[in-house]
Amino acid sequence: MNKAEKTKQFIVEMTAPVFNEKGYIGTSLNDMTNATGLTKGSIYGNFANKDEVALACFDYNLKKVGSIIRQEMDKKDTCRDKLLVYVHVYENFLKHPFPAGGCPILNTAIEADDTHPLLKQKAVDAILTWKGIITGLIEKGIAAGEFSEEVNTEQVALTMIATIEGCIMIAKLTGKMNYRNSIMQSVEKMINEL
Amino acid sequence: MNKAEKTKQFIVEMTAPVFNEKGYIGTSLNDMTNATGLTKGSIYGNFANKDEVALACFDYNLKKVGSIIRQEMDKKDTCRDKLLVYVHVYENFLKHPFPAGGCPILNTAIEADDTHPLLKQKAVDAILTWKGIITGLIEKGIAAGEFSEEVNTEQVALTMIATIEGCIMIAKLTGKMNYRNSIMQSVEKMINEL
DNA sequence: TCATAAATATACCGATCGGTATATAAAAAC
DNA sequence: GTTTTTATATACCGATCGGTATATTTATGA
Repeated sequence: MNKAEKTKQFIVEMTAPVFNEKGYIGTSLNDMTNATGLTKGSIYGNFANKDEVALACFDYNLKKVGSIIRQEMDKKDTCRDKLLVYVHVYENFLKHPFPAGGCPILNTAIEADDTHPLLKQKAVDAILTWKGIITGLIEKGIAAGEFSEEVNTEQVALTMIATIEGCIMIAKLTGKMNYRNSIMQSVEKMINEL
Repeated sequence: MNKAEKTKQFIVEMTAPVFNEKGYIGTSLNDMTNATGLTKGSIYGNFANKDEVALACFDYNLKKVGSIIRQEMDKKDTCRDKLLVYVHVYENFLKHPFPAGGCPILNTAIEADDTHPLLKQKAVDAILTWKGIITGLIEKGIAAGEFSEEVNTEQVALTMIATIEGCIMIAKLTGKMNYRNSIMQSVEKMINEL
Protein backbone atom coordinates (compact mmCIF):
# COMPACT_ATOMS: atom_id res chain seq x y z
CA MET A 1 0.00 0.00 0.00
CA ASN A 2 1.68 3.20 -1.21
CA LYS A 3 1.21 6.66 0.23
CA ALA A 4 -1.82 7.55 -1.84
CA GLU A 5 -3.61 4.35 -0.96
CA LYS A 6 -2.84 4.88 2.71
CA THR A 7 -4.18 8.42 2.58
CA LYS A 8 -7.28 7.25 0.78
CA GLN A 9 -7.88 4.69 3.49
CA PHE A 10 -7.18 7.30 6.15
CA ILE A 11 -9.68 9.74 4.64
CA VAL A 12 -12.36 7.06 4.55
CA GLU A 13 -11.73 5.97 8.12
CA MET A 14 -11.93 9.51 9.45
CA THR A 15 -14.92 10.72 7.43
CA ALA A 16 -17.02 7.53 7.52
CA PRO A 17 -18.49 8.28 10.97
CA VAL A 18 -19.26 11.84 9.90
CA PHE A 19 -21.18 10.69 6.83
CA ASN A 20 -23.05 8.13 8.94
CA GLU A 21 -24.07 10.76 11.47
CA LYS A 22 -24.73 13.82 9.33
CA GLY A 23 -25.70 12.14 6.09
CA TYR A 24 -24.50 12.78 2.56
CA ILE A 25 -25.87 16.30 2.12
CA GLY A 26 -25.21 17.18 5.73
CA THR A 27 -21.51 16.43 5.43
CA SER A 28 -19.59 19.30 3.85
CA LEU A 29 -16.07 19.35 2.46
CA ASN A 30 -15.27 21.45 5.49
CA ASP A 31 -16.41 18.61 7.75
CA MET A 32 -14.15 16.31 5.78
CA THR A 33 -11.10 18.52 6.14
CA ASN A 34 -11.83 18.93 9.85
CA ALA A 35 -12.19 15.19 10.36
CA THR A 36 -8.98 14.37 8.53
CA GLY A 37 -6.81 17.39 9.23
CA LEU A 38 -6.10 17.44 5.49
CA THR A 39 -6.97 20.13 2.98
CA LYS A 40 -9.41 20.10 0.11
CA GLY A 41 -6.59 19.72 -2.36
CA SER A 42 -5.33 16.65 -0.58
CA ILE A 43 -8.75 15.01 -0.45
CA TYR A 44 -9.53 15.81 -4.06
CA GLY A 45 -6.15 14.50 -5.12
CA ASN A 46 -7.28 11.11 -3.86
CA PHE A 47 -10.98 11.20 -4.74
CA ALA A 48 -12.73 12.62 -7.77
CA ASN A 49 -15.55 14.22 -5.81
CA LYS A 50 -17.69 14.06 -2.70
CA ASP A 51 -19.72 11.20 -4.14
CA GLU A 52 -16.71 8.94 -4.38
CA VAL A 53 -15.79 9.56 -0.76
CA ALA A 54 -19.37 8.99 0.40
CA LEU A 55 -19.68 5.72 -1.50
CA ALA A 56 -16.36 4.49 -0.12
CA CYS A 57 -17.46 5.48 3.38
CA PHE A 58 -20.70 3.54 3.03
CA ASP A 59 -18.74 0.46 2.00
CA TYR A 60 -16.41 0.96 4.94
CA ASN A 61 -19.22 1.33 7.48
CA LEU A 62 -21.10 -1.62 6.05
CA LYS A 63 -18.00 -3.81 6.12
CA LYS A 64 -17.46 -2.84 9.74
CA VAL A 65 -20.89 -4.15 10.72
CA GLY A 66 -20.55 -7.22 8.52
CA SER A 67 -17.24 -8.24 10.01
CA ILE A 68 -18.59 -7.97 13.56
CA ILE A 69 -21.50 -10.24 12.67
CA ARG A 70 -19.33 -12.70 10.74
CA GLN A 71 -16.80 -12.88 13.54
CA GLU A 72 -19.45 -13.68 16.13
CA MET A 73 -21.18 -16.18 13.86
CA ASP A 74 -17.94 -18.10 13.38
CA LYS A 75 -17.95 -18.81 17.10
CA LYS A 76 -21.33 -20.55 16.85
CA ASP A 77 -22.08 -24.01 15.55
CA THR A 78 -25.84 -24.27 15.00
CA CYS A 79 -27.85 -22.20 12.57
CA ARG A 80 -30.10 -21.05 15.38
CA ASP A 81 -27.15 -19.75 17.36
CA LYS A 82 -25.81 -18.06 14.27
CA LEU A 83 -29.13 -16.29 13.74
CA LEU A 84 -29.20 -15.31 17.39
CA VAL A 85 -25.92 -13.48 16.83
CA TYR A 86 -27.95 -10.59 15.38
CA VAL A 87 -29.89 -10.34 18.63
CA HIS A 88 -26.87 -10.46 20.86
CA VAL A 89 -24.73 -8.11 18.80
CA TYR A 90 -27.41 -5.44 18.63
CA GLU A 91 -28.33 -5.90 22.26
CA ASN A 92 -24.70 -5.35 23.25
CA PHE A 93 -23.66 -3.19 20.35
CA LEU A 94 -21.70 -0.93 22.68
CA LYS A 95 -19.25 -3.76 23.26
CA HIS A 96 -18.51 -3.95 19.55
CA PRO A 97 -16.76 -1.44 17.28
CA PHE A 98 -20.05 -0.34 15.78
CA PRO A 99 -20.04 2.62 13.36
CA ALA A 100 -20.91 5.92 15.01
CA GLY A 101 -24.31 7.13 13.87
CA GLY A 102 -26.05 3.77 13.86
CA CYS A 103 -26.83 1.37 11.03
CA PRO A 104 -25.37 2.68 7.75
CA ILE A 105 -27.95 0.78 5.71
CA LEU A 106 -30.82 2.43 7.53
CA ASN A 107 -29.28 5.90 7.47
CA THR A 108 -28.42 5.66 3.79
CA ALA A 109 -31.76 4.13 2.82
CA ILE A 110 -33.75 6.92 4.42
CA GLU A 111 -31.68 9.80 3.05
CA ALA A 112 -30.89 8.43 -0.38
CA ASP A 113 -34.09 6.77 -1.49
CA ASP A 114 -35.51 10.00 -2.84
CA THR A 115 -32.31 11.88 -3.52
CA HIS A 116 -29.20 9.86 -4.38
CA PRO A 117 -29.51 6.90 -6.80
CA LEU A 118 -25.95 5.60 -6.34
CA LEU A 119 -26.15 5.49 -2.56
CA LYS A 120 -29.66 4.12 -2.76
CA GLN A 121 -28.46 1.23 -4.93
CA LYS A 122 -25.76 0.41 -2.40
CA ALA A 123 -28.37 0.29 0.35
CA VAL A 124 -30.59 -1.94 -1.80
CA ASP A 125 -27.73 -4.33 -2.44
CA ALA A 126 -26.89 -4.42 1.26
CA ILE A 127 -30.46 -5.32 2.20
CA LEU A 128 -30.66 -8.04 -0.45
CA THR A 129 -27.33 -9.49 0.64
CA TRP A 130 -28.44 -9.48 4.26
CA LYS A 131 -31.69 -11.19 3.31
CA GLY A 132 -29.68 -13.79 1.41
CA ILE A 133 -27.50 -14.51 4.43
CA ILE A 134 -30.50 -15.05 6.70
CA THR A 135 -32.49 -17.18 4.24
CA GLY A 136 -29.34 -19.21 3.61
CA LEU A 137 -28.94 -19.86 7.33
CA ILE A 138 -32.59 -20.84 7.71
CA GLU A 139 -32.47 -23.19 4.73
CA LYS A 140 -29.33 -24.77 6.08
CA GLY A 141 -31.04 -25.12 9.44
CA ILE A 142 -34.04 -26.79 7.85
CA ALA A 143 -31.77 -29.21 6.00
CA ALA A 144 -30.00 -29.98 9.27
CA GLY A 145 -33.30 -30.66 11.00
CA GLU A 146 -32.91 -27.65 13.28
CA PHE A 147 -35.94 -25.77 12.01
CA SER A 148 -39.40 -26.79 10.85
CA GLU A 149 -39.82 -27.32 7.14
CA GLU A 150 -42.90 -25.13 7.12
CA VAL A 151 -40.91 -21.96 7.73
CA ASN A 152 -41.38 -19.22 5.15
CA THR A 153 -37.70 -18.35 4.90
CA GLU A 154 -38.04 -15.09 3.01
CA GLN A 155 -40.80 -13.82 5.26
CA VAL A 156 -38.78 -14.55 8.38
CA ALA A 157 -35.67 -12.94 6.92
CA LEU A 158 -37.49 -9.76 5.89
CA THR A 159 -39.33 -9.52 9.19
CA MET A 160 -36.13 -9.98 11.13
CA ILE A 161 -34.41 -7.25 9.16
CA ALA A 162 -37.35 -4.89 9.44
CA THR A 163 -37.66 -5.40 13.19
CA ILE A 164 -33.94 -4.98 13.82
CA GLU A 165 -33.77 -1.80 11.75
CA GLY A 166 -36.87 -0.40 13.40
CA CYS A 167 -35.35 -1.29 16.74
CA ILE A 168 -32.17 0.60 15.95
CA MET A 169 -34.16 3.65 14.95
CA ILE A 170 -36.32 3.62 18.08
CA ALA A 171 -33.46 2.89 20.48
CA LYS A 172 -31.20 5.55 18.99
CA LEU A 173 -34.01 8.09 18.87
CA THR A 174 -35.37 7.63 22.38
CA GLY A 175 -32.10 6.61 24.02
CA LYS A 176 -33.92 3.91 25.96
CA MET A 177 -31.90 0.73 26.37
CA ASN A 178 -34.88 -1.24 27.62
CA TYR A 179 -36.77 -0.45 24.41
CA ARG A 180 -33.93 -2.00 22.48
CA ASN A 181 -33.84 -5.08 24.69
CA SER A 182 -37.60 -5.46 24.58
CA ILE A 183 -37.75 -5.48 20.80
CA MET A 184 -34.72 -7.71 20.48
CA GLN A 185 -36.43 -10.18 22.81
CA SER A 186 -39.21 -10.42 20.24
CA VAL A 187 -36.69 -11.20 17.53
CA GLU A 188 -35.12 -13.82 19.78
CA LYS A 189 -38.51 -15.40 20.34
CA MET A 190 -39.11 -15.42 16.61
CA ILE A 191 -35.86 -17.25 15.98
CA ASN A 192 -36.49 -19.75 18.77
CA GLU A 193 -39.88 -20.58 17.28
CA LEU A 194 -38.46 -21.57 13.90
CA MET B 1 -58.80 32.22 9.10
CA ASN B 2 -57.36 35.47 7.75
CA LYS B 3 -55.03 35.86 4.80
CA ALA B 4 -51.83 35.34 6.72
CA GLU B 5 -53.09 32.16 8.35
CA LYS B 6 -54.27 30.87 5.00
CA THR B 7 -50.87 31.55 3.44
CA LYS B 8 -49.12 29.90 6.36
CA GLN B 9 -51.27 26.82 5.88
CA PHE B 10 -50.65 26.94 2.13
CA ILE B 11 -46.87 27.10 2.60
CA VAL B 12 -46.94 24.13 4.94
CA GLU B 13 -49.11 22.07 2.62
CA MET B 14 -46.88 22.70 -0.37
CA THR B 15 -43.52 22.29 1.33
CA ALA B 16 -44.39 19.38 3.66
CA PRO B 17 -43.85 16.72 0.96
CA VAL B 18 -40.53 18.32 -0.02
CA PHE B 19 -39.24 18.22 3.55
CA ASN B 20 -40.39 14.62 3.89
CA GLU B 21 -38.57 13.59 0.71
CA LYS B 22 -35.42 15.68 0.82
CA GLY B 23 -35.04 16.10 4.54
CA TYR B 24 -34.40 19.23 6.57
CA ILE B 25 -30.92 20.04 5.30
CA GLY B 26 -31.74 18.83 1.80
CA THR B 27 -34.62 21.27 1.45
CA SER B 28 -33.46 24.76 0.51
CA LEU B 29 -35.34 28.03 0.58
CA ASN B 30 -35.25 27.78 -3.18
CA ASP B 31 -37.11 24.48 -2.99
CA MET B 32 -39.65 26.19 -0.79
CA THR B 33 -40.23 29.08 -3.17
CA ASN B 34 -40.50 26.63 -6.08
CA ALA B 35 -43.01 24.47 -4.23
CA THR B 36 -45.19 27.40 -3.23
CA GLY B 37 -44.71 29.84 -6.09
CA LEU B 38 -44.09 32.47 -3.42
CA THR B 39 -40.95 34.46 -2.78
CA LYS B 40 -38.57 34.36 0.13
CA GLY B 41 -39.99 37.58 1.48
CA SER B 42 -43.45 36.13 1.51
CA ILE B 43 -42.40 32.96 3.27
CA TYR B 44 -40.31 34.81 5.83
CA GLY B 45 -43.15 37.20 6.45
CA ASN B 46 -45.12 34.23 7.74
CA PHE B 47 -42.36 32.18 9.38
CA ALA B 48 -39.37 33.29 11.40
CA ASN B 49 -36.95 30.88 9.77
CA LYS B 50 -36.52 27.54 8.04
CA ASP B 51 -36.78 25.71 11.34
CA GLU B 52 -40.27 26.99 11.99
CA VAL B 53 -41.45 25.83 8.57
CA ALA B 54 -39.82 22.43 8.98
CA LEU B 55 -41.37 21.87 12.39
CA ALA B 56 -44.80 22.88 11.10
CA CYS B 57 -44.35 20.54 8.15
CA PHE B 58 -43.50 17.64 10.42
CA ASP B 59 -46.65 18.27 12.43
CA TYR B 60 -48.65 18.45 9.23
CA ASN B 61 -47.25 15.19 7.83
CA LEU B 62 -47.69 13.42 11.14
CA LYS B 63 -51.25 14.60 11.47
CA LYS B 64 -51.96 13.34 7.97
CA VAL B 65 -50.88 9.81 8.91
CA GLY B 66 -52.65 9.99 12.25
CA SER B 67 -55.95 11.02 10.77
CA ILE B 68 -55.86 8.18 8.24
CA ILE B 69 -55.28 5.66 11.03
CA ARG B 70 -57.90 7.20 13.31
CA GLN B 71 -60.46 7.33 10.54
CA GLU B 72 -60.00 3.64 9.73
CA MET B 73 -60.00 2.66 13.40
CA ASP B 74 -63.33 4.36 13.94
CA LYS B 75 -64.84 1.93 11.47
CA LYS B 76 -63.77 -1.04 13.59
CA ASP B 77 -65.34 -2.32 16.79
CA THR B 78 -62.91 -4.76 18.41
CA CYS B 79 -59.47 -3.89 19.67
CA ARG B 80 -57.96 -6.58 17.47
CA ASP B 81 -59.54 -5.09 14.38
CA LYS B 82 -58.38 -1.64 15.43
CA LEU B 83 -54.81 -2.91 15.77
CA LEU B 84 -55.08 -4.60 12.39
CA VAL B 85 -55.81 -1.20 10.87
CA TYR B 86 -52.05 -0.54 10.92
CA VAL B 87 -51.50 -3.65 8.82
CA HIS B 88 -54.20 -2.85 6.31
CA VAL B 89 -53.38 0.83 5.97
CA TYR B 90 -49.69 0.20 5.32
CA GLU B 91 -50.44 -2.72 3.02
CA ASN B 92 -52.69 -0.49 0.94
CA PHE B 93 -51.07 2.83 1.67
CA LEU B 94 -51.44 3.85 -1.98
CA LYS B 95 -55.19 4.01 -1.49
CA HIS B 96 -54.78 6.54 1.30
CA PRO B 97 -53.54 10.15 1.14
CA PHE B 98 -50.18 9.16 2.59
CA PRO B 99 -47.45 11.82 2.77
CA ALA B 100 -45.03 11.69 -0.15
CA GLY B 101 -41.63 10.50 1.00
CA GLY B 102 -42.84 7.83 3.41
CA CYS B 103 -43.22 7.86 7.17
CA PRO B 104 -42.35 11.30 8.56
CA ILE B 105 -41.40 9.84 11.94
CA LEU B 106 -38.87 7.51 10.40
CA ASN B 107 -37.44 10.12 8.04
CA THR B 108 -37.15 12.70 10.78
CA ALA B 109 -35.75 10.26 13.32
CA ILE B 110 -32.94 9.17 11.05
CA GLU B 111 -31.91 12.61 9.90
CA ALA B 112 -32.41 14.54 13.10
CA ASP B 113 -31.18 12.20 15.81
CA ASP B 114 -27.59 13.38 15.40
CA THR B 115 -28.19 16.81 13.96
CA HIS B 116 -31.41 18.62 14.92
CA PRO B 117 -32.60 18.50 18.56
CA LEU B 118 -35.98 20.16 17.96
CA LEU B 119 -36.99 17.83 15.15
CA LYS B 120 -35.58 14.90 17.07
CA GLN B 121 -37.78 15.73 20.04
CA LYS B 122 -40.84 15.83 17.81
CA ALA B 123 -39.97 12.38 16.49
CA VAL B 124 -39.48 11.08 20.03
CA ASP B 125 -42.85 12.43 21.09
CA ALA B 126 -44.49 10.87 18.05
CA ILE B 127 -43.04 7.44 18.82
CA LEU B 128 -44.08 7.64 22.46
CA THR B 129 -47.59 8.73 21.53
CA TRP B 130 -47.84 5.90 19.03
CA LYS B 131 -46.64 3.42 21.63
CA GLY B 132 -49.26 4.79 24.03
CA ILE B 133 -52.05 4.29 21.52
CA ILE B 134 -51.08 0.67 20.89
CA THR B 135 -50.57 -0.25 24.54
CA GLY B 136 -53.88 1.44 25.30
CA LEU B 137 -55.64 -0.68 22.71
CA ILE B 138 -54.03 -3.88 23.97
CA GLU B 139 -54.93 -3.11 27.58
CA LYS B 140 -58.47 -2.36 26.56
CA GLY B 141 -58.52 -5.62 24.63
CA ILE B 142 -57.29 -7.53 27.65
CA ALA B 143 -59.96 -5.94 29.83
CA ALA B 144 -62.58 -6.88 27.24
CA GLY B 145 -61.36 -10.47 27.19
CA GLU B 146 -60.15 -10.19 23.61
CA PHE B 147 -56.47 -10.78 24.37
CA SER B 148 -54.60 -12.98 26.82
CA GLU B 149 -53.67 -11.40 30.12
CA GLU B 150 -50.10 -12.60 29.74
CA VAL B 151 -49.37 -10.19 26.91
CA ASN B 152 -46.42 -7.86 27.48
CA THR B 153 -48.17 -4.78 26.16
CA GLU B 154 -45.13 -2.54 25.87
CA GLN B 155 -43.05 -5.20 24.17
CA VAL B 156 -45.77 -5.88 21.62
CA ALA B 157 -46.27 -2.18 20.97
CA LEU B 158 -42.57 -1.49 20.46
CA THR B 159 -42.10 -4.55 18.28
CA MET B 160 -45.08 -3.61 16.14
CA ILE B 161 -43.75 -0.10 15.63
CA ALA B 162 -40.24 -1.32 14.89
CA THR B 163 -41.43 -3.88 12.37
CA ILE B 164 -43.75 -1.46 10.62
CA GLU B 165 -41.07 1.22 10.35
CA GLY B 166 -38.51 -1.29 9.13
CA CYS B 167 -41.07 -2.52 6.65
CA ILE B 168 -41.62 0.97 5.30
CA MET B 169 -37.89 1.46 4.88
CA ILE B 170 -37.36 -1.86 3.07
CA ALA B 171 -40.41 -1.53 0.83
CA LYS B 172 -39.63 2.05 -0.17
CA LEU B 173 -35.97 1.25 -0.73
CA THR B 174 -36.37 -1.89 -2.80
CA GLY B 175 -39.66 -0.98 -4.40
CA LYS B 176 -40.90 -4.53 -3.85
CA MET B 177 -44.58 -4.70 -2.93
CA ASN B 178 -44.35 -8.36 -1.95
CA TYR B 179 -41.68 -7.52 0.62
CA ARG B 180 -44.09 -5.08 2.20
CA ASN B 181 -46.91 -7.62 2.20
CA SER B 182 -44.68 -10.35 3.55
CA ILE B 183 -43.54 -8.31 6.55
CA MET B 184 -47.02 -6.98 7.21
CA GLN B 185 -48.28 -10.55 7.29
CA SER B 186 -45.89 -11.15 10.19
CA VAL B 187 -47.34 -8.17 12.02
CA GLU B 188 -50.82 -9.47 11.35
CA LYS B 189 -49.86 -12.85 12.76
CA MET B 190 -48.43 -11.16 15.81
CA ILE B 191 -51.69 -9.31 16.45
CA ASN B 192 -53.79 -12.41 15.88
CA GLU B 193 -51.75 -14.31 18.45
CA LEU B 194 -52.43 -11.81 21.23
C1' DT C 1 22.53 13.32 -5.27
C1' DC C 2 19.69 14.91 -8.35
C1' DA C 3 15.87 14.76 -11.52
C1' DT C 4 11.19 13.36 -11.77
C1' DA C 5 6.90 12.21 -10.33
C1' DA C 6 3.46 11.97 -6.87
C1' DA C 7 1.04 14.01 -3.07
C1' DT C 8 -0.51 17.91 -0.54
C1' DA C 9 -1.46 22.92 0.31
C1' DT C 10 -2.92 27.51 -1.16
C1' DA C 11 -5.83 30.52 -3.23
C1' DC C 12 -9.44 31.11 -5.82
C1' DC C 13 -13.96 30.14 -8.80
C1' DG C 14 -19.11 30.78 -9.55
C1' DA C 15 -23.21 29.16 -7.37
C1' DT C 16 -26.09 28.63 -3.71
C1' DC C 17 -26.89 28.77 1.13
C1' DG C 18 -30.13 31.00 4.93
C1' DG C 19 -31.56 35.37 6.04
C1' DT C 20 -32.93 40.52 5.86
C1' DA C 21 -33.87 45.58 4.78
C1' DT C 22 -36.70 47.92 2.09
C1' DA C 23 -39.97 48.86 -1.45
C1' DT C 24 -44.43 47.73 -3.41
C1' DA C 25 -48.95 45.84 -3.49
C1' DA C 26 -53.09 44.21 -1.37
C1' DA C 27 -56.47 44.02 2.58
C1' DA C 28 -58.73 45.88 6.40
C1' DA C 29 -60.39 49.65 9.16
C1' DC C 30 -62.59 53.80 9.38
C1' DG D 1 -62.82 56.47 -0.55
C1' DT D 2 -59.02 57.26 2.07
C1' DT D 3 -55.88 55.87 5.51
C1' DT D 4 -53.49 52.47 7.86
C1' DT D 5 -52.05 48.08 8.51
C1' DT D 6 -50.75 43.71 6.67
C1' DA D 7 -48.81 40.84 3.27
C1' DT D 8 -45.79 40.02 -0.59
C1' DA D 9 -41.92 41.07 -3.80
C1' DT D 10 -37.35 42.85 -4.92
C1' DA D 11 -32.75 43.30 -4.22
C1' DC D 12 -29.20 42.48 -1.57
C1' DC D 13 -26.07 40.59 2.52
C1' DG D 14 -22.04 37.69 4.18
C1' DA D 15 -21.07 32.86 4.57
C1' DT D 16 -20.60 28.52 2.84
C1' DC D 17 -21.28 25.24 -0.75
C1' DG D 18 -18.64 21.78 -4.06
C1' DG D 19 -14.95 22.03 -7.01
C1' DT D 20 -10.40 23.40 -9.42
C1' DA D 21 -5.97 25.52 -11.18
C1' DT D 22 -1.71 26.14 -9.61
C1' DA D 23 2.03 26.34 -6.41
C1' DT D 24 4.67 23.88 -3.04
C1' DT D 25 6.20 20.12 -0.64
C1' DT D 26 7.31 15.26 -0.17
C1' DA D 27 8.51 10.80 -1.77
C1' DT D 28 10.70 7.89 -5.38
C1' DG D 29 13.97 6.02 -8.88
C1' DA D 30 18.11 6.51 -11.47
